[in-house]
Amino acid sequence: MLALQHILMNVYDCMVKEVTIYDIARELNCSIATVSRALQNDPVVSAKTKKRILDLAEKKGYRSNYFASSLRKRKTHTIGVMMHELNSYFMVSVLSGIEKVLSETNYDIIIAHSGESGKKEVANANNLFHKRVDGLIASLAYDTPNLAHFDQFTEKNIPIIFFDRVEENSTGTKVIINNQKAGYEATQHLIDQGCKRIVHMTGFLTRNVYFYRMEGYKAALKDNNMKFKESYLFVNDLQKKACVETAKLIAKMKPLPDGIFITNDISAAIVMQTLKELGIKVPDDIAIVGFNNDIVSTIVEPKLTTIDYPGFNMGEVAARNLINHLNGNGDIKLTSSIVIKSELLVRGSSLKLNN
Amino acid sequence: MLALQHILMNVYDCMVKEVTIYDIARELNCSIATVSRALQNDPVVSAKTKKRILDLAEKKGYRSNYFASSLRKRKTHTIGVMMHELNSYFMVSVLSGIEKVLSETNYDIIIAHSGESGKKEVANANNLFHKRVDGLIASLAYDTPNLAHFDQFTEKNIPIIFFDRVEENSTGTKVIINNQKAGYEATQHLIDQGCKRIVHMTGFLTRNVYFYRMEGYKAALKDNNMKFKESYLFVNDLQKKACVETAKLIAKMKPLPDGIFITNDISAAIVMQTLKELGIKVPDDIAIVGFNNDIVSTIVEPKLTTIDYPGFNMGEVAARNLINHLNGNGDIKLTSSIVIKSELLVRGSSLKLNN
DNA sequence: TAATACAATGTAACCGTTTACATTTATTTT
DNA sequence: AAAATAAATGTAAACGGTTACATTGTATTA
Repeated sequence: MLALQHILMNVYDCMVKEVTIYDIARELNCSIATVSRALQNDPVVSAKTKKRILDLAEKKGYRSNYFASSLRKRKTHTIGVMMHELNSYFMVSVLSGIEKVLSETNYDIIIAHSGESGKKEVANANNLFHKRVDGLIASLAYDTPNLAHFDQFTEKNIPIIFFDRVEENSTGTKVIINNQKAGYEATQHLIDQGCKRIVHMTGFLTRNVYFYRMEGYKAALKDNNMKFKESYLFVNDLQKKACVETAKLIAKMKPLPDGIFITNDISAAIVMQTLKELGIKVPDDIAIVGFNNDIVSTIVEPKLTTIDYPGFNMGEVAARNLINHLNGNGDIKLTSSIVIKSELLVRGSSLKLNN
Repeated sequence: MLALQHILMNVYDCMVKEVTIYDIARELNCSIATVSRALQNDPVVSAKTKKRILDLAEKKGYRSNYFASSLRKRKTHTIGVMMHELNSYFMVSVLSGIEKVLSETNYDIIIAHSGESGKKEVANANNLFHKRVDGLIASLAYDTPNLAHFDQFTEKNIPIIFFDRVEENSTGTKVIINNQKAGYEATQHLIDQGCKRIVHMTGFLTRNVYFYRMEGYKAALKDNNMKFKESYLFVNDLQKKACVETAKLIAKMKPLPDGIFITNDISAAIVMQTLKELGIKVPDDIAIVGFNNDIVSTIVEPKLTTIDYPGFNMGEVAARNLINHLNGNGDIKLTSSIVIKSELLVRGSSLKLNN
């Protein structure tokens, strides 16, 4: 019986048991404090001792226990990233930018994605709070009604940076583009191409991005002495079904619109495809401008005119600001919003003149 | 001075200090053990006491300390999900399936994405190991050379389920489709449409999915007494640049191929677009079959014939199996691979006959 | 050489749970 | 009513680090 137990102990030892600083301290006849300090590269430990400890730790396959450390330090060195969607070129670019900065600074990252569901976003926020992230980078879901789920973070002084989909009256820093300007330019471009009846299809206006793009659309109309018509505004969830339905509605309008500004490339591609199936020529009958410079914008025929804005940079900027704040360099609270530049990319879908 | 300190303490108390089970125990004149048990809904605690504790915990805004709990229990109740890419409809579907199951079972989830970089995948694996996930669901990056970074998990008996991009000789359970069969069907379909010179464009053959799809392609050729030609095989990274280049090469081939089987819809869309720009008609000159049933497959003109396979189900199955294993129901080690069904969706890009 | 400063290491409390085991209290049995 | 049993609660030792403070050893200065 004793023999069996002994064998089991040995198996346990080599298979499951983690090496701790106690093991190293015992083997080296020093205190756990010295081991802990050596592993943190504390300059107070002599080079000789440090080497002995590091070598043995390496040899024994020591790994710091994240929980013990976080429990004691009350810091996790982890950033939570909340994304409203992952299935787009822009969002993945943002993520890459964030990842670049965080990996440079040795911060870990937890990605949470809401799939555009406000309910899920709340659950994710709670989970990240529970996991005690040191900071948060977030983009709001489509139907997030309020920011109450972020209050717990601000109460505990955990910094938050919002990007792209933000809330105007939030306390956190915001990294955004000038949506109003982008909407203006998109619309002005259509007007420059000779469009007289420009329809606007966009997402629910409670989200800043859609609201301001529409404001830009309206402003451009106004500056060109064109009247904004409610019947030219189509607000929906931008999903495939709604896009197809809206395209069918547009195709039936009399007189037929001659330009559409759609705030999402994938949606624009679907609308274009549907219109083409209905015998409408793009851009000759109707010119189209999208938004995002997604991969699809160059795959469809004709290629989509769109608004390009650098997701990678937005991610970088957001992460960099957060880390600076956490390191005590530069205070987030002083920076309300950072505007990243965007630009119109003219392609075939809107070129009536040069055709 | 004392007064100031007092004020500070109060501010500290209400703003930063977490409520612990000690606080609750003290206020209720019971032991922390009882509080801990009540919070875990341990049936050994009387209903009356439990209610008092739960009510006060609620009132004081108590939140369990994840680290203390994980440190003590040596369990995190968290699953790591490693994705080779997020920017595709299929991958996000898988993720949704996983999320559905894990949220039902109250497991948390950490998403890590490698962006097709094997190096990043290794870093992610190490990080998830460090974060001590209870289990792993993983799809391999494009250039992952070996599975050494997963050894640490198996050594510690942390279960792994691979999906889609798997390694044949790995110990973990695999959730896959029959890539050979899918490749066979895609090719057979082109042959049925009268194609005589079928080109195959695919990813590097070290990855199982591409290898077996090619095997299916070869098998279908063979069964139809057609000879496999090396010059008809194009292996690349499937990124935009390579797709455009390959399309140009194909357009110059003499005789011109009359069918292409491409193992990725986005790549297929790019190839199709490029061919069309070069004056080649799809499907009349060249028929095209893609893979994945991505959103783009219905946006392009003509719509892409493709292989559809249910990402959501794959995610569900992978997660369900992992959780069952963790709960001691059903042993992963007995299940080597689970094959999810896939099917050919015929659309315009390959229809030579019915045109 | 004694006094002082500084470098290196050690001691022990702490972070907030969980849980085996011990103890008290309430209920049932004889 | 005492003894036996069951239910509820308590005690204290983990889990594995971090760090303020104490102590020891070594080099510098007067």
